[in-house]
Amino acid sequence: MSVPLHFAVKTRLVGLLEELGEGAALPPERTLAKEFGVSRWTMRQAIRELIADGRLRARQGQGTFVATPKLIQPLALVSYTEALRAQGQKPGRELVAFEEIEADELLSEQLGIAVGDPVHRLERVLLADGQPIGLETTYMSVARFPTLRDVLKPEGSLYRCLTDELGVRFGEGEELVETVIATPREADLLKATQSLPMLLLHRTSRDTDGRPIEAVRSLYRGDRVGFRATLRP
Amino acid sequence: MSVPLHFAVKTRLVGLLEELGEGAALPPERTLAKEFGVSRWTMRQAIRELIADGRLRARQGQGTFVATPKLIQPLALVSYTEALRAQGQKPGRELVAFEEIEADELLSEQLGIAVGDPVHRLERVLLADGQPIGLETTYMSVARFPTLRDVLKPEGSLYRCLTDELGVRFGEGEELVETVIATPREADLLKATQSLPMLLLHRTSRDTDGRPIEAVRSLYRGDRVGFRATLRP
DNA sequence: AAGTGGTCTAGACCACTCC
DNA sequence: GAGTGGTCTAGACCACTTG
Repeated sequence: MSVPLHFAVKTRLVGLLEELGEGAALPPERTLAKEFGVSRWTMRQAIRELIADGRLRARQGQGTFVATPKLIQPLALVSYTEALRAQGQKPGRELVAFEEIEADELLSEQLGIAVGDPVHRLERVLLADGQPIGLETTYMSVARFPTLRDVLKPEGSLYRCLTDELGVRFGEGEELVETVIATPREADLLKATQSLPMLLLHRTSRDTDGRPIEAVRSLYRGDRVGFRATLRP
Repeated sequence: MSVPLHFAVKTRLVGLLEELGEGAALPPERTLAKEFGVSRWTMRQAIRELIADGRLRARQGQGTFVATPKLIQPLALVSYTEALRAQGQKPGRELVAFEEIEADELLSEQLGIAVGDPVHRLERVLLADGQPIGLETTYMSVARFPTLRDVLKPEGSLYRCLTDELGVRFGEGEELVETVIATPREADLLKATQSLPMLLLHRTSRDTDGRPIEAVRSLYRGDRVGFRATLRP
């Protein structure tokens, strides 16, 4: 065999997906495996890849369904709320944690403070039309933003809060993008299948005076989200 | 069991990796599985995730090794050659195909030409220190760049050729980023493990007059490469 | 020839959802 | 309870690299 069997199965499945519409249910894995004459493992490998590609969605106890196309988010210093509305999606957030921690070496460098200084740690699940698409963890200096806990509504826009209430003016920022496999905790919070590739973004942003504002770690579901950047020469 | 067994194994393996240095060989899968008291499948699942995370590299017939950190490439309209040199890596390219095709609907729209018009299709493997890290497919209008085949050296920089020899001045561009699973053909060209997550970039760029220059599909090894973007408000 | 990772099978049990 | 996807086992054979 020249190509792996599970890839041939994947190719045949793509044809099946396109016949069925978006949202349609696939036959059960065991049935498909029998029909295709392969083991359940091989069938699952093919399905697993189609899930990672964003073509299928699996729900335990329910079945496997043809997925809707990925959302495209802007890679820019803009509000998540506005970006989602621009795509006709209803934005939402779920608070996971809002606590105070001590800066480690990396955070102290990113935020321009000393090791051990107090840091806000805000962890929220990002929702699009009620579906989790990302897990965002924001770190900000408590010394610089002492009133953050009082003025930020946990489900509200952090960017709007910073610009409107705290008078912050965003300057330049830097974003790193890579793929990783989510931990079980992260996959659970995102209601995503385990061991599937995610997009990990690391952002640091500064105000117009060059002072650090925030360090953000955002984990987005690789099967549901892509990003768009505008390039300048 | 609260977390999957393969995740507990993964966590223990991370500790082992850190004891061994970069480039060190791991014990064989079968040995590790026996030592950890798990099946080979479970061990492979853990190893597979560490490979996707860029922590391990597997070479068939040789063994599994602790990987070097990911390369960070700029997400900008800059030469691949210069970007790699800036990181102390030796850039290289391997020609896979350089042919003329007819524009389909998508290409005609991206390149501002009619469906069926001739299009250059240039497919090259991008190398860093001799290792494949990406597969780049560039589409350009033959009518606009009729001499491209004559002036471009297959292993040379396309950007340098365009700017220096053909007088092209790059204006704005747009880049889309997402994760996908490579096809077996793509994985082979990248000498990568099958079924591992990749970073897929789609770029369209225009000159300073707003005329389309190129449409590019770049598939980068998700285990070896990350990207950095500069954000402006 | 031996040893490595890569693919595949058959089958078991668990976790979850719906009836 | 029945049916679904999720995890895990034991074992087989293939493909590749090295001695």
